[in-house]
Amino acid sequence: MEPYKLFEAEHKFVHLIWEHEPINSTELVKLSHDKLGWKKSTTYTVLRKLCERGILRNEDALVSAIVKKADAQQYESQTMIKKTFDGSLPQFLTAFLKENKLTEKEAAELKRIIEEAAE
Amino acid sequence: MEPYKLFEAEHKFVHLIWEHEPINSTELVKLSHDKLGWKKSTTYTVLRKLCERGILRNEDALVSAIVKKADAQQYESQTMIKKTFDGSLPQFLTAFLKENKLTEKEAAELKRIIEEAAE
DNA sequence: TCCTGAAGTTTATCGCAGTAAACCTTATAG
DNA sequence: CTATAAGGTTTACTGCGATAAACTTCAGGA
Repeated sequence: MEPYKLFEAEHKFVHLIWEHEPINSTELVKLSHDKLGWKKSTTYTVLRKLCERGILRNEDALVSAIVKKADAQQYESQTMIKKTFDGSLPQFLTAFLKENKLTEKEAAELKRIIEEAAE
Repeated sequence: MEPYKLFEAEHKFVHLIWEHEPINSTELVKLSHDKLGWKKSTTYTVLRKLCERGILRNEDALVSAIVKKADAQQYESQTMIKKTFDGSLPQFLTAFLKENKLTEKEAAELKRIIEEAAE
């Protein structure tokens, strides 16, 4: 399995952990119950699988992420653009902005981000 | 089911059709066999489901798309950004560009696209 | 009249993601 | 000692997406 590929349930779970890490595993069971409606065993099953894949770690009942949020996001955005937009960022942006107009301020911020990635 | 949501297999299939529409259904069976390795019945099963959901149409053995590519792309990009980036385009761009540097020319094109969406 | 190929449906199998019940082990408060 | 809670694992069911085998219907050529 590709390292960063997350299934839907895993995705929600990992996002939850990024928001709360490091977190005690019993706390995590409570949190998953509240936010995702999961039973204890579900939490531990998903947790273990993600640990086996090197995405999370659980040491002495303290859970944290090995894969950093930014890296996983990078992977996901890249994968999506490849799959849906032929790998073309301009094609993506065009599609996305078609129904999402920008304020001047937002536009300026985006342009700054682009300039920083240029050359 | 949300109208534009496509599963993996459907996704590939619809992309194939966008590239070839309008296309005779028997031709499509051949095409799906060549490009996706599908049997005839698989093609017809997937086709029918997508027709029922109003995404494709099959009239007198002529298959075409009801949902336009640009709209489906827009939906997908939006959904992904909501799910993975909290709905934030800047967050998305930052992540994507972290490992993807741009030439001056590409940067200029992106800025143009952004300016067109501002106003 | 029979055959063939186009066009499509009915019905099923199968693997996997999602979810959890039931069980286990160890530490420790009473 | 012993009941309880923390911190898990083992095992399994279930629904659904992916895929297809087998059947049906009908038009048109030999």
